Amino acid sequence: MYLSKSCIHGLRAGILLASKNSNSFVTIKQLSNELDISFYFLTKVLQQMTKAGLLESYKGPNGGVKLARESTLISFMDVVEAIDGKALLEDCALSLPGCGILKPCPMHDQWSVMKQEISAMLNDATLEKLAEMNYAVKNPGAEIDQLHKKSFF
Amino acid sequence: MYLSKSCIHGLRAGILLASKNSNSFVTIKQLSNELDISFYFLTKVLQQMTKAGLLESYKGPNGGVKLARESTLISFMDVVEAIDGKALLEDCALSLPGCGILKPCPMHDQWSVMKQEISAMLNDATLEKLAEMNYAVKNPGAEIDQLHKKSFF
DNA sequence: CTATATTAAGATATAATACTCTTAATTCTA
DNA sequence: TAGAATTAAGAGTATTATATCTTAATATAG
Repeated sequence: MYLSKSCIHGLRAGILLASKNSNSFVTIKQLSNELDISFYFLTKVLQQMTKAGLLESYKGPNGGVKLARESTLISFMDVVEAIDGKALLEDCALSLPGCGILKPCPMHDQWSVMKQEISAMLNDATLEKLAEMNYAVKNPGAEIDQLHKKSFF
Repeated sequence: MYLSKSCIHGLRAGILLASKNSNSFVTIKQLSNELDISFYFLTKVLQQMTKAGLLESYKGPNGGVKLARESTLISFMDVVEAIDGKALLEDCALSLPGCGILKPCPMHDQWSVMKQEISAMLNDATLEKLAEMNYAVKNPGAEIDQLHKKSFF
């Protein structure tokens, strides 16, 4: 499985918003500070999520972004689809276009099963649950593993 | 799951070599023609596989490349590791560095299980088996789906 | 109505990946 | 030994992904 950085950023922001559990707007500046992500880049990512209907945004003072619906109704999968597209779990196995039922690639069947399991997992993981798990969205890596510090989760 | 194009090219070449089931060298030119992959690019990819010990190469007339060991002893996973590195199945879940047993990310446990299943699948898929499945390594996509023609499998 | 806070959109810059070309090294054959 | 066949290695270009900056649009507050 491989998600783009944009996607990871979007997920982290989504989880953080869910954990705030507030109905008012949170500025992107605030989010980018807490997550230690470039404000500019995060802005772009959140714009995608807004266009996809996952977030609601508001300009001007007291503006910002917030979840467009309850955190129980937004899944990990929703975010992935909004940012990285549906190809990841629609395309065959190892993202081998041209593969299909007609002429399945060698791993088609096995992969189909796994794909379903993964989809189920990602659909089941709502932002609420993820926020509940209380994972330090804010930079656990720093404390644990100095080597792997590509930022994130 | 997401593999680089280099990796897909390498896999296709490996499967094709396995299907030829010959002990003599096959020129990269030949492989690139059959697979419809740029000769130059394929050369680079196969060089990586040679360095990783998956292929054996030989220069000069009657030279080329061949599998360095029996096709039963080279797995899909071997090729992926040689080209895309081990990160794919070593890193956590959704490639979130910083995640570990100490401070697992929200999907850590679930993903660990899936990761093992996927690893098992990829380890079990030897080039021999893949070649046996007789999948047209040579461009099935063209016949089936004109839209998806990014080359491949 | 003006100044300020904020997201949206577009333009630019940098980095990673994909792809191409050229030259060097090796080996065979005649 | 000369010439041809072939991979290896390095350099160059193209495309895509990541990241930054600037300007525009929208909203609030005073």
